[in-house]
Amino acid sequence: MEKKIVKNFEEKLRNKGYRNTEQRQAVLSAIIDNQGRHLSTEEIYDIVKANSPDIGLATVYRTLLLLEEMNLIHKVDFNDGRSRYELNKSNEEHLHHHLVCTQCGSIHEVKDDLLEQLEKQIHEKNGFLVTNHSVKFYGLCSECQKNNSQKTYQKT
Amino acid sequence: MEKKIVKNFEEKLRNKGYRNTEQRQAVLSAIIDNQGRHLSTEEIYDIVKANSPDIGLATVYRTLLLLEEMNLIHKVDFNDGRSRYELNKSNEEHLHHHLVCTQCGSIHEVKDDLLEQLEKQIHEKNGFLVTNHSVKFYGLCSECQKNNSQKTYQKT
DNA sequence: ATTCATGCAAATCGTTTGCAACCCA
DNA sequence: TGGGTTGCAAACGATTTGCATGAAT
Repeated sequence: MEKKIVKNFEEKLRNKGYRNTEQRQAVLSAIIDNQGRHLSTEEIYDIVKANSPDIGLATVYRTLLLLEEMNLIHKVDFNDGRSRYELNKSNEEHLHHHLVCTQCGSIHEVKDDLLEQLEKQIHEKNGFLVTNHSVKFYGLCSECQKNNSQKTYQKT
Repeated sequence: MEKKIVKNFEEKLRNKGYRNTEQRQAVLSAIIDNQGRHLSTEEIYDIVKANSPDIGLATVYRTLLLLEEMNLIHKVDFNDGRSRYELNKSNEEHLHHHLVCTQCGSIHEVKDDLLEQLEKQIHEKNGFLVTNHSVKFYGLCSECQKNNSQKTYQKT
């Protein structure tokens, strides 16, 4: 499936008259190889630099913009002051939300499709045509809940 | 109802040994007086400066952090590169989502409570305790949809 | 009087941009 | 060859911070 993404990328580059460079391939590969990790730009930069030490941070920024424009990735924001990116899945399975632990910062994903009907409602009632959504739940992961109850014991 | 918020604020300040200053009152008032406008820090600064020209931008930033810590406001992010803030409503009615138009940037609000059951499911299945959520729908507002179909005609 | 809060300016951090060198098509 | 692409460094914009002054308790 990763090869499909790469092919798609190369094709879209050609269509727009853009060039298929090593750096662009490397950035896309880094994201594909780390699915589910929600890498920040700097993290992607570090990964790519391991194999291509000469790449510049600006190139990574520019490539991410390009990949976003081509709908291959999208930005996710976890309020930590930096942009993170996620590979776009094929339409059928793109419905997942993020659980952000406000204590340890861990991110978990949940699959769900309750949102579809909600989006229909929104179109009917508000005339607003939904093309994308961002859903995040903040709270405590099970790990932190455990730790917290332990701490209560230790305090005595 | 605004007075309730202000009382609440003053009480929380005292509880924590913080001080009730003119600047803090002014920032909170600006937010209360502009509910639904999703003001950015700079916009709040400009509003407050109209009556208190000597206030510093840093004070506004610090006060917003304080108000957030006290759970009186929360941050909303519309991907425009700046933080915006919204007053926290009482628990019963805090469920509304944002419709962000990707063309004109307008923000509409939708009331909804479909999320409650979803949050229960999440707790049961994932052991994650949801305390807050952020839900945004991106797409085209009715206005822009209209304009777009007009443009199609004009192109001929 | 003490200690917290303020305003200002400088510092910081993520991101963008100008430009000369570079390299894919 | 020529125009998109790169790396570097400088520029940028939002936010934070250090510090001396000022004000609330």
